Amino acid sequence: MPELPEVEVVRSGLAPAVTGAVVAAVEVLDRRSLRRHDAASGDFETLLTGARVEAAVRRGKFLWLPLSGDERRGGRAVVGHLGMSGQMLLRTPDHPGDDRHARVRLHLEHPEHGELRVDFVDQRIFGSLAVDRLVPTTDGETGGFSDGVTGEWARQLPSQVAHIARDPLDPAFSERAFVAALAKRDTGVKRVLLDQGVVSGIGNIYADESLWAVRLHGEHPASSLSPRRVRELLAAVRDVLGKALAEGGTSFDAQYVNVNGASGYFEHSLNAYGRAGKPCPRCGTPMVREAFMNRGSHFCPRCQRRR
DNA sequence: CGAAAGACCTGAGTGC
DNA sequence: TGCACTCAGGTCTTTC
Repeated sequence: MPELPEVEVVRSGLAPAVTGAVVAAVEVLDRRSLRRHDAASGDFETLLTGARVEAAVRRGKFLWLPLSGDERRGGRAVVGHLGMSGQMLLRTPDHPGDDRHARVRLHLEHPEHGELRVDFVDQRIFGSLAVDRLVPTTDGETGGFSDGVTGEWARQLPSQVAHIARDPLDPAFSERAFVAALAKRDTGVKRVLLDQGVVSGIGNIYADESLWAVRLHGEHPASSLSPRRVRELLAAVRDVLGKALAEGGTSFDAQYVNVNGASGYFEHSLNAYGRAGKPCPRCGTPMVREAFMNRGSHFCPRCQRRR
């Protein structure tokens, strides 16, 4: 459920608190949350303890904190993915540690803000944290979004994020490459929107919202769309993501929250997702939910014809 | 190589 | 009350 807007809310909340802080201690409460950490590169806690956080960067739904310190830590980052239910909660050191789903706790020491804690809380453990090495971007542009912070890590990204495409809000995102990618895909357009190797940051909610906005059925063959239609779709994606970000993201329950534990408001602005049986905001026809890739697709059977 | 299916997880909700 | 089942879903791995 955390898609680009929700992850960006977390990144922007984390950035001012953690940038410049030193990791004083690391507590791993559930090692399953380190699934994506390559133990061959070193122990997670050892690599992280003593390192200094240089920034908070995001590409699509991936979030990372470039590290500095001695030789072992420079050129690395702690990279996080929220999965379905992950949260990064900023807390004071004396906050009770009784969170049932707290998996990892980072104890930080900030030169100005003093001691603070980042709790990685994740009910379903689809999310993860890892210390990974940074690699240069292939196009020489910045690795991801980070409030315009510059430095040696600006044109780098974690090795495990290297195969993830840029997101539609990234200035270096290539519209031309996106049009070309859709043209050669032999599958439905929704599947391509969800393919993080083609365009990142979009999940089930914003895919359904974007397709509704341009009256496209998700099973419409991607390769049959004209370049003009693809650009319309991309504009809709950007519009939906931007509006959701402005409203602090979408949340249906307490699963998705910002670094202070608060929920966003975009749920009230949804036109398609989760609205099965309710009237289409455009034409009044009852919306439909269909099974799709072990989840649901929500659309208007009148506005969004299958081909 | 690309497309699709399966695995990974927990907890809320539903039907019997 | 309790048990079996379904649903939620992002990404990595496996299969074809």
